[in-house]
Amino acid sequence: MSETSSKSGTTRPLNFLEQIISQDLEQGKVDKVITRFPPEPNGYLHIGHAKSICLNFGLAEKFGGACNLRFDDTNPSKEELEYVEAIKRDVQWLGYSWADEVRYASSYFDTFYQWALHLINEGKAYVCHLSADEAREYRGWASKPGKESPYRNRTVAENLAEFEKMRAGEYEEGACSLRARIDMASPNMNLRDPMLYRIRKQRHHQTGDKWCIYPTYDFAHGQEDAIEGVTHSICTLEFADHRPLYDWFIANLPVPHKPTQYEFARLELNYTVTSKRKLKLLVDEGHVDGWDDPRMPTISGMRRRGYTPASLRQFCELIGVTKSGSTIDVGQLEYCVRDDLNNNAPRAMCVLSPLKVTLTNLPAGEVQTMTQPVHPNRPELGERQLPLSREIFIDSSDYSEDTSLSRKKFKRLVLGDYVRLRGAYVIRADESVKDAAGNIVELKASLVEGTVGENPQDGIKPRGVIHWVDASNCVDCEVRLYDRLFSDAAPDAGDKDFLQALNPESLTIIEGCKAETSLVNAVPEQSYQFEREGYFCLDGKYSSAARPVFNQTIGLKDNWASKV
RNA sequence: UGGGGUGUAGCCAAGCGGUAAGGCAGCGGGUUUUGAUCCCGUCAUGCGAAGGUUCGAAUCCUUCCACCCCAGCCA
Repeated sequence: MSETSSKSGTTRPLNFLEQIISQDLEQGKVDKVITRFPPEPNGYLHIGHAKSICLNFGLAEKFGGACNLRFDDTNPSKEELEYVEAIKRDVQWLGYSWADEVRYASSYFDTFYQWALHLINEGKAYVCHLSADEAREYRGWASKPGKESPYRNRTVAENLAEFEKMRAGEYEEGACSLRARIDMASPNMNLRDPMLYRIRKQRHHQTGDKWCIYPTYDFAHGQEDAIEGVTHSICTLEFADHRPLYDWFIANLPVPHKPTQYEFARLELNYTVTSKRKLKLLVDEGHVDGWDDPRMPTISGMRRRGYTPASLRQFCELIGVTKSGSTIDVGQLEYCVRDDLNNNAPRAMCVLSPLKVTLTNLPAGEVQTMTQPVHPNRPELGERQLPLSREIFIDSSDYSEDTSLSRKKFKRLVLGDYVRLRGAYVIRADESVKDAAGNIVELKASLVEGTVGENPQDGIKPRGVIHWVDASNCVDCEVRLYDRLFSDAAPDAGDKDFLQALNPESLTIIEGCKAETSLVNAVPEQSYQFEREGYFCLDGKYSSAARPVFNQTIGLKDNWASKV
């Protein structure tokens, strides 16, 4: 296998992990690929995690293996049950199923404890009473070797006794820790007697008060992989320095299986931050409306915004998997949603800034019914009915008093000229009605007979096509437009304060919008294309039957605005 | 500075000694009852730089440069 095919029928070359795996399979190094997605439940998942999810679950899927969902819950002071529930929901929503039950690092705590005893008995771990500050000093500097802890050469019996006191809660947090006895002079800082266990007198969301000592990431992760039979343990680049330590534990512990760690470059997106810490700050300080604010790059935020699982998966497929640190242009993500939504979203019309138009040659009380396909390129999706009567709404930006505007520059309505109402008649603007302040409050127009589904006779050429809704048969709604959350392409580069880069105009709420009646059936996560406006879906949080609220997922691509 | 990692177009990314895939963005044009979609065309004498090996180098060797990561009792 040297390339792989996707749903669209195109093929792409295998990425470096796929190459490794297919080689391992061919050479019989592994029989079945086991991967895992190992989030810490200390926040909501974001687009960066989506890349990891697609990678790990995708690899298992592609090679006929399995992928575990495993919570790396080794630090009770940052983790919460709310997060584990949200994470499960997000993974499922993306369309992946984990093998068997959800796993928890915490369910292996007994084994880790036994393994800690094993290392102590082998003379490879010791209880160290250096304070955090002292430990830092002893650790040395990059180019300066560390010093050995004065507790490093305690006897096995003494270490066993001290570790038991740690476990029994006889020491306060920070009083001591269990450390591996490796090499204080190693050029790799991770090998300078790394910590294995620390004291945390806190309740754990899974194990309750059973433990007051908790293993560190390093002393847990590889062993979790070993217990679960993970063959390819895939993590991000910053863990590459930990690999020698990962391997050291696997080599020095009686593990049932030997996993291998591989690293890939995490996803970075311009104009956004992907750091759970920073996203949590946005939530905690109220800069956004929760983890699922539609402007957030969280999976739940994007879901509420109208992104689809397919679009996120396509995005992850498109960006590739490598070891070179890269920042992807958000435009790439936007392309993926547009592509999916363009192909699949039913069309509808919604007028965001209503201007009343009276069709003077249509008798009051007469209601005609226009028929439009649900999707212009997919007749199998059926049709929808659009009532049309004497009074309709068009968008105020689709009419201009400036009659000197050329047909090429302004393909909309001007006095005396023609435009087509999408899916209905060609009309001509005859007269505008203004209030005392000079604002246009109404337009009088006339429709051209015989132009439904037909081009006008007598050489009339409409300037363009505009959307509309019937004034007496429509739904009042609110529309929320979004712009990027940050106006700086690299909001958190260097030592920048990312909060300073927050875009004050990232949310625009438009009330008094008029939508076609088919939209009363809208439900959250069902996307529509509001023709000529963009893609929208019902907001699950603020909508009510009396007042639907639609979130703009993304606008239509607009090649025109930049050229005029 | 010690260690680890990475440099191919504006952004991603193939390439694995035989003469620079593909996608996004951009640009030009065509179709169109959505200024959308769709379609066609265009877009690196160049692969971080300089030397070297070779008939032939993005691929091999040497030196140099730039950027990222590590010095939490976070993961």
